[in-house]
Amino acid sequence: MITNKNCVIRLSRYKNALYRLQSLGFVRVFSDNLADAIGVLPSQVRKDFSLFGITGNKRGGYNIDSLIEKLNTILGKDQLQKVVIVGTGNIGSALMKYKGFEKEGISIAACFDIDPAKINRQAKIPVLPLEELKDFARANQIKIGVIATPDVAAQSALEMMLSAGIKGVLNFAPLRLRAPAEEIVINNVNLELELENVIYFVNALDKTRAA
Amino acid sequence: MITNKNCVIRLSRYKNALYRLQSLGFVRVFSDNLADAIGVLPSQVRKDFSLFGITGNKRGGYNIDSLIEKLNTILGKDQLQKVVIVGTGNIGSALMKYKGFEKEGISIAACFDIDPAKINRQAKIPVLPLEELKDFARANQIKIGVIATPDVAAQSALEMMLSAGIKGVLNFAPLRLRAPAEEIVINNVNLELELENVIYFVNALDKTRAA
DNA sequence: TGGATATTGTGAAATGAGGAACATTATGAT
DNA sequence: ATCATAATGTTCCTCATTTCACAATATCCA
Ligand SMILES: NC(=O)c1ccc[n+]([C@@H]2O[C@H](COP(=O)([O-])OP(=O)(O)OC[C@H]3O[C@@H](n4cnc5c(N)ncnc54)[C@H](O)[C@@H]3O)[C@@H](O)[C@H]2O)c1
Ligand SMILES: NC(=O)c1ccc[n+]([C@@H]2O[C@H](COP(=O)([O-])OP(=O)(O)OC[C@H]3O[C@@H](n4cnc5c(N)ncnc54)[C@H](O)[C@@H]3O)[C@@H](O)[C@H]2O)c1
Repeated sequence: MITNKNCVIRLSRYKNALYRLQSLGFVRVFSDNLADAIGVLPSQVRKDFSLFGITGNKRGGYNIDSLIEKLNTILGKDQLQKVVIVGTGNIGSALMKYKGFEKEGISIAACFDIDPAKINRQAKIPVLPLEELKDFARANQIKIGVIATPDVAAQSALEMMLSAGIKGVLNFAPLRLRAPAEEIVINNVNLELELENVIYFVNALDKTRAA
Repeated sequence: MITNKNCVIRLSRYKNALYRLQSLGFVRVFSDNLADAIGVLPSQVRKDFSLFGITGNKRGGYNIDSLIEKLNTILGKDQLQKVVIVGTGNIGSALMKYKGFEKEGISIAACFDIDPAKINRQAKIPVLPLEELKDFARANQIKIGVIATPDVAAQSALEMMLSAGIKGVLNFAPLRLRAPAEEIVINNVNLELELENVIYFVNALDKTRAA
């Protein structure tokens, strides 16, 4: 199994580039084109495909339609992916309102919160009390969850997800969640860290230039 | 100059862990403790510090207060960092409303949008017309910007930022921005990709287990 | 005070990802 | 039909980052 996250992220980028090419009427694509599109070298593209057993035609490149299909299968996008969000605050509702997920085959099935004021069963994406997470996730076979609670609530949210059978989590809370790695995949997005990182490099470049 | 992004991100994580330890009343810390806290090996911690010229005491570990101070200086947090946000939609306003930046020394000075309905000069964090970005950023010496516009508007937002003297950008739009690397630092956050990545690993683990 | 020990700091080794190179082969032209 | 050529697929190499290992040394305790 491939464990290199960057490699998988590149697959997603190839896929996005391929959709653009497809919509422009292209039928075939070469490793050079994809490399340009996502900013890597052609050999990287071929190596990535090779790793996942994707082959093209020597001198003929890759057929865009079948390449998209293969990538989608690898990325698990051949079936609708249902997601739940725990924590319907700033980030949670930003995700909930985002239109872009639908066309990517990602469907937000429901949100959960402990704040009674947030509950709304009638909304297109319902906001339900946290207690209902387990039953809902099991009933709807949800495999993927998003944690968008305050940091102090994140670990307990994770544990509820674990017991609800959720297998993958995107976590926005700025702390390291503890869980058995064999049981659940955790991807962290820490926006403060990302900003801090930009700040560091801006300052560091400044200092370098000054010296 | 250190160009390793992961290394800088670890510095931020050490810093966060140190604040927690400090608030618990600890005075000294060992590389083991920090390693546990952020999930790396102790030798990694020592090497990271060594790279940035941070030294501790053999057998005595590191003094938490002075370590925090050194990390903050390295990370550019010894001075308030003013940030502007372009695009005041779902993500932009989630960031705007987030309380956590303030205590990290990050201040959102203003937001910008092309939608007249979004403009609000009276708010604590004002939302201004996009045309005012350049003057505002120059007048307030803003170095850091966030792009939270739709993808089609992101490149032009970046170019406005460039001409406004902004040196670092956190970009949420799912595309590759073009800019001279020596003039501006760009950090991309692509939430769709992050979710897709979780989905991939969940499926991949499933298949591995099945086989 | 002195010896035992825990912990740092760093040079060396291992790992792993990315890039270069090239042999292979499908395509198209003559 | 044959040849020239363009593009793949894979091997090998390079480089960066991580991990190991240990000598150096500050601290603690007897
Ligand atoms: N908003 C941002 O821009 C931003 C930036 C950086 C980090 N973050 C992190 O993202 C997370 C979410 O941030 P936010 O700004 O959306 O927070 P928020 O306070 O706006 O929303 C949190 C939501 O979680 C709910 N909640 C609290 N405890 C809960 C629990 N135990 N179970 C379920 N729901 C619970 C609250 O009722 C609230 O609706 C936080 O951990 C924050 O540190 C956010
Ligand atoms: N919201 C999410 O959860 C989410 C998830 C994945 C990716 N993204 C990406 O993040 C970006 C922002 O997403 P969003 O959901 O906040 O979008 P949004 O549509 O809610 O907000 C975009 C805002 O940008 C403003 N805008 C449009 N053109 C502009 C311009 N030229 N200059 C300044 N402002 C302009 C709009 O008026 C609007 O207020 C998008 O690129 C989106 O693809 C968002």
